[in-house]
Amino acid sequence: MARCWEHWLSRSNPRVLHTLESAGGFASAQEVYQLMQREGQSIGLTTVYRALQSLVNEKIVDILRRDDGEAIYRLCGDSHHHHIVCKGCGDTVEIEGGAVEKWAQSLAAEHGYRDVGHSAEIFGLCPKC
Amino acid sequence: MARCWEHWLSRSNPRVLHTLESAGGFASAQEVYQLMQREGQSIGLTTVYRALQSLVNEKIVDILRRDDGEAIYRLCGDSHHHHIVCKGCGDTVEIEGGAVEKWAQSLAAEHGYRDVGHSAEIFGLCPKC
DNA sequence: ATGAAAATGATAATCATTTTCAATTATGCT
DNA sequence: AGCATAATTGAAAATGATTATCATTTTCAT
Repeated sequence: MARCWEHWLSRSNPRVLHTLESAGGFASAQEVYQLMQREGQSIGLTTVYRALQSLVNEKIVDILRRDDGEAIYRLCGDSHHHHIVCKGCGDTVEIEGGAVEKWAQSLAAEHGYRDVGHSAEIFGLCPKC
Repeated sequence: MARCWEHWLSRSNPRVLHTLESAGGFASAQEVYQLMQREGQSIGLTTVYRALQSLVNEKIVDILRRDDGEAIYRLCGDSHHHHIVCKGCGDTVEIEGGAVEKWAQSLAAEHGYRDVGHSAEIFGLCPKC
């Protein structure tokens, strides 16, 4: 299988991507940077940010936000899902969001929006709380 | 990132809440602060942050994140609706979210969650951008 | 009126992210 | 190879939102 990203802007992208993969496909820029440091790789924080940004532009990774606003990068291809979060104990259930995807797509199209993404979370009290 | 704020009630809450309302029920802390300044109200940025945080704790407003990670506060009102936000110019379209309400309700019930709420936003590029 | 407790806000600290820019490295051309 | 030039890198500084500190002011019960 030939990969279609042969001509990346940065030579560091493969290294950053590999680290993101080995982190479980889900990490912040700072975390990727620290992982690479610990592995003894020589790279600057700036370059990590740039590599992740270009991977986002290439649509190879998604960018999301933690609750505190820190950006986390996720390998595309990981199944897109949402969460039910308990207001009491913080417990989280992962759920599929097929319905929401369609909802977001159709409404965005209806209003002429392109390049669409969305966020959706459910909050409530879990059975235990 | 530790957070020390606990919940307390503030006399500024009503003023901040009113400003958030007049902003269309959707604004960042910095925006609320600037609005109040322009209106000639005397208030500190710190107090705006604290007031918004306590309103969140009181479940009077929701907290969401812009694409750039900035926190935006939304009135949890009876007129529950969602938004399509343009990543380019920040323009916002209000939409009804009937489908999402049902999605949230049924999924939460399925997992035994009670007292359910949700957040959902759509991001994209508007026709002009 | 008095004092304790709550609230305020200026200021400084924090932290992720971006910008700057000089130095290094790759690439292409003759 | 040798040289020019563009691309890449990363340390350091800048930026900007948010949070912590703390001295001061306000509220309120007595």
